[in-house]
Amino acid sequence: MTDVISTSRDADRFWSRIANELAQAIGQGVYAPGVRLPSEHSLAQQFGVNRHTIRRSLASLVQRGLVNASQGRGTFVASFAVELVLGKRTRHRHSLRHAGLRGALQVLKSALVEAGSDEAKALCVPEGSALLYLQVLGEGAGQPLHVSERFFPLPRFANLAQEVHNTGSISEAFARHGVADYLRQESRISARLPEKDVAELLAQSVSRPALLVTSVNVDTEGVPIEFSKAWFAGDRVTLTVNHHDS
Amino acid sequence: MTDVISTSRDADRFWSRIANELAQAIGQGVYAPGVRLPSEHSLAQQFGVNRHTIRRSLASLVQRGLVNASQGRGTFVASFAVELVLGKRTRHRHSLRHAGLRGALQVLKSALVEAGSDEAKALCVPEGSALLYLQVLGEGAGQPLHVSERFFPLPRFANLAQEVHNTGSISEAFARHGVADYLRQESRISARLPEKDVAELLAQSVSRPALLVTSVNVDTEGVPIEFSKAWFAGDRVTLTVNHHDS
DNA sequence: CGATATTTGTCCGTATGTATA
DNA sequence: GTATACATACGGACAAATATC
Repeated sequence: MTDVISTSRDADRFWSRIANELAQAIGQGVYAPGVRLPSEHSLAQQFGVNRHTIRRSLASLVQRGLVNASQGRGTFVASFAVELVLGKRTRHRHSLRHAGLRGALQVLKSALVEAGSDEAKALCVPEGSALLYLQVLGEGAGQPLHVSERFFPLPRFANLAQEVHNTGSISEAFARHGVADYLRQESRISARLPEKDVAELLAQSVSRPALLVTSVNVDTEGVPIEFSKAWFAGDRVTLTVNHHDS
Repeated sequence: MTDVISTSRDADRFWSRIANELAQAIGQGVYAPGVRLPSEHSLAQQFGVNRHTIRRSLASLVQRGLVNASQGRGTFVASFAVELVLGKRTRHRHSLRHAGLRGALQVLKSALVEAGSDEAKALCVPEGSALLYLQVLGEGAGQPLHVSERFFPLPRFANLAQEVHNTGSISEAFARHGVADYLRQESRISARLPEKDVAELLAQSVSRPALLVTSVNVDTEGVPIEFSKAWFAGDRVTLTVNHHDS
């Protein structure tokens, strides 16, 4: 007898079936964003399978970005999406305001470094030149949106770190250094999976894509004033490139 | 005695160590692109661990896009990276030529469709208007680089599909429809994990990031002539946005 | 074509380590 | 310190897809 094997053909594998069932439950809000899922042990009992089978299902959900697992704490449901504008005059604040959000920049690290080949080329300075290095976290809607490494030529922007810290804004800090206006020269965009450290700062899984944007800002004279490598949380951010510009 | 636990602190976990070792071997060409890795059983013996530990390592490599596993056949090493320019005047051919590559467009599907809300808004036509729909695959270096869905307003570009097919170029097809020049208005870029069908067309894993670029092209009069959603293979493509433009 | 071996995929069971509450 | 929960690793068994003879 060609018996009914499964009501729908989504039976597939146990772990896959369970993953889909959990994903659906999450989608329907049975498990809301931020909520802890039942423990692996408990899920294993619920579904009547081995704990490893549940682990396989959860691994799939982590990979799909639906949940984040944290050793010793539990497995939690994830979230969101924000649109940022990338143009000649990109300002973090303005982008966010445009998206109806408030946000600020936070200086995570500040240091004096020597220019490597990439930085030197971008900023048009000799290799080994002294640069100001900032690691900056950008937030919006209470969530990290991007984390960036920024390099500034040094005699000129010696006190920038403090200003960024005080004002929570790069453009404002520039303004206080006499740079009232500046332009973005070029942006290189790629989709990458973030390293663990970046992923943690972005509060996203290492298996979720991020946008890596490297860019150079120049002052109105065309002199490079900043080279940056910024990681954007792919799940929460869409970049919009304005070609005719504003 | 505080004995030496490991020569370097990269010991981490076995599976991670093994994964990195294999990744390095792949990077050094010990295992060249396309080559089959030793079987899990064999690797387990080589590294003196359980097969499941090797499987965990290989899962990591698959996830990182370094290898592809195929049931019954084996696990094979993967490949590449190309840079494409995104500007006011984006032309697939020119981008590739810039990257030192030759490539052509291939029309996968062609159909008449009604404008959905997105397409209608982008092309400034009423919803339900007749549009030409093309699914196009872009290749370079013998590999798929992007796959796109493109919508064209219809009375105007009735014969475009044939022209694209003949010339292997959108811009050339436009030219033959009397559009000698056109501009890109805006591009929205996000990092996404591709669906299975897109991933297959791009010949990449569903767990590897892709760049989704939606954009509108307008003719010199500012009339929208094309709305497109293009998926770029994240592992092989970097987009460069030229803000001052050429 | 069929039979068999190989190779990856799934699942169960157990034990131990490690981070957190 | 204790309990909980996730992480790693080992072991075995069988299924499914493929390759080979």
